Amino acid sequence: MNRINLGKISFPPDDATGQAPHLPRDDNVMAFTHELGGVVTLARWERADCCDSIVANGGICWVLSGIIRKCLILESGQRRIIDVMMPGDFFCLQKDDARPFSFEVSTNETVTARIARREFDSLATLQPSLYRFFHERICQTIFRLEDHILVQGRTTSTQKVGSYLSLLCSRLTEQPGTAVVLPMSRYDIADHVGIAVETVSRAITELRRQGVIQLETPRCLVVRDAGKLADGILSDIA
Amino acid sequence: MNRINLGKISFPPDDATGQAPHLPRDDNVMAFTHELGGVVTLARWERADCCDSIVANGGICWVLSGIIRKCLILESGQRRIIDVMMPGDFFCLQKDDARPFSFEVSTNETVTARIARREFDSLATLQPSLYRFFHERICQTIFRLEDHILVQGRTTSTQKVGSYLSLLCSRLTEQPGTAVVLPMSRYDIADHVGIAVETVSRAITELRRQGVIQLETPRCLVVRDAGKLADGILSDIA
DNA sequence: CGCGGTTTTGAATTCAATCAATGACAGTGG
DNA sequence: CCACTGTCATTGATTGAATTCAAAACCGCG
Repeated sequence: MNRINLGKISFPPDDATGQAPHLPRDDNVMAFTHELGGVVTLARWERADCCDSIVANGGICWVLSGIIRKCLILESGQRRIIDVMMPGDFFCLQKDDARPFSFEVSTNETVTARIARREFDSLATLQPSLYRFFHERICQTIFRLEDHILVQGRTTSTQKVGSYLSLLCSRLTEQPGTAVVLPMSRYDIADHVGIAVETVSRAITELRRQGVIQLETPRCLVVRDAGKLADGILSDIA
Repeated sequence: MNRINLGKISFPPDDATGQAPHLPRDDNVMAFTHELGGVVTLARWERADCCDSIVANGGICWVLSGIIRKCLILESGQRRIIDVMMPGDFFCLQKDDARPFSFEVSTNETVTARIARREFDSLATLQPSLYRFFHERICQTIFRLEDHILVQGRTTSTQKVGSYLSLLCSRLTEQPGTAVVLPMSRYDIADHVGIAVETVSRAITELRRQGVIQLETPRCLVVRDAGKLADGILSDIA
């Protein structure tokens, strides 16, 4: 992880790469990052990188581009994915955290930002709008986790996968009905939702059979019936 | 919901009531509440109250005593419990929230505090330590939700119930090995963990049979083997 | 005492995990 | 260029587990 001054990072163009999914750019977070200035530590990662090092000293982290997942490896050896962070998403770190979390990079051209708690506090004391923005983003993190608790609480596996894909797609694109490139494998979905890989695959097949979704390739899906996909979890996402 | 000035609320003595479980008192949160002064709206509730009204205008809420659960009633009619809040726990509210959450009071003598976002910001701008404390508590909320995602992600129902009880007990008492009065029914546990009531009951019976826990009454349990109960979810809770 | 709600247990069914195998695909090295 | 290898995705058959349906035991309370 190398420290880079702000402005020295060149972000990949939105429409390029094909491989990396199209993610909505969050201008507010960019502004926030610039506001904090040179005290922010940026880091660039590639797919499958393990970016545990950002946790080393605690602090406040957020994603500027790409996708990162927060994982826990259980004693049994199986991996659980706790959260998937996309541009604009914050994740708070505590060096005295009870759990040995690990962080995996899911897409190329991933850029994270980090600031020590002490540094942030001294800046934000002078400029309380930083606190307010941070609060807002932290609440988004809470909503994300609450959503996921609802997903995992569904009864059937098809409902779990459906509502999961529904939330994922609504985060990946602003225009419903567009093709979405899934930034994760079936294994990742399984480890996030808490079911077996084969069950994920069967659920996706079932949803496709029902015409709820449509698959261009295994990784590229189009939501045909957002209501049925969400199935009562969401109330307003079109 | 009636507005009460700070200091006018008399909290139940720690050792009384028998019915209400013994909850660790959080002095920091009390100090925080006093610091904010008269702008805080307190409310006292009884068991089975529906305190949706606190959500009416958004803002920041926290629990001073008792237990409150955050629920969502699905279209199918089934209730999902998203979170269980105890003294010192915060829950952020947004009036433009997409979901029709509801809040249920779980114990008598429950007291909540609420402050409008605008009011809090103007106070905290003058006194940034309020922001810092609030951040710390919000992070606790995130940890709580992450913990629960791990609980729901366990494979077998016995693991789910075991790790859930483990977390619950560690929040309800500071001394491990003590008898704990569960502040919720089997139905509540089922709706929180996402399994059927009968399965919860069977899991508890199984844990008792293994000697991992011991039941004085159906609602009062003693953890005999905390390690086996947590089963790899926790790393440090004794 | 009877009543409503809670907890527990039992039996049958349904569903997901597991085991096993195949196909699709990208990358590698001959 | 093609076989080889590893990963990912899908499907089938079987086993195991949880839900469902049903009922009994228990408890606090009027």
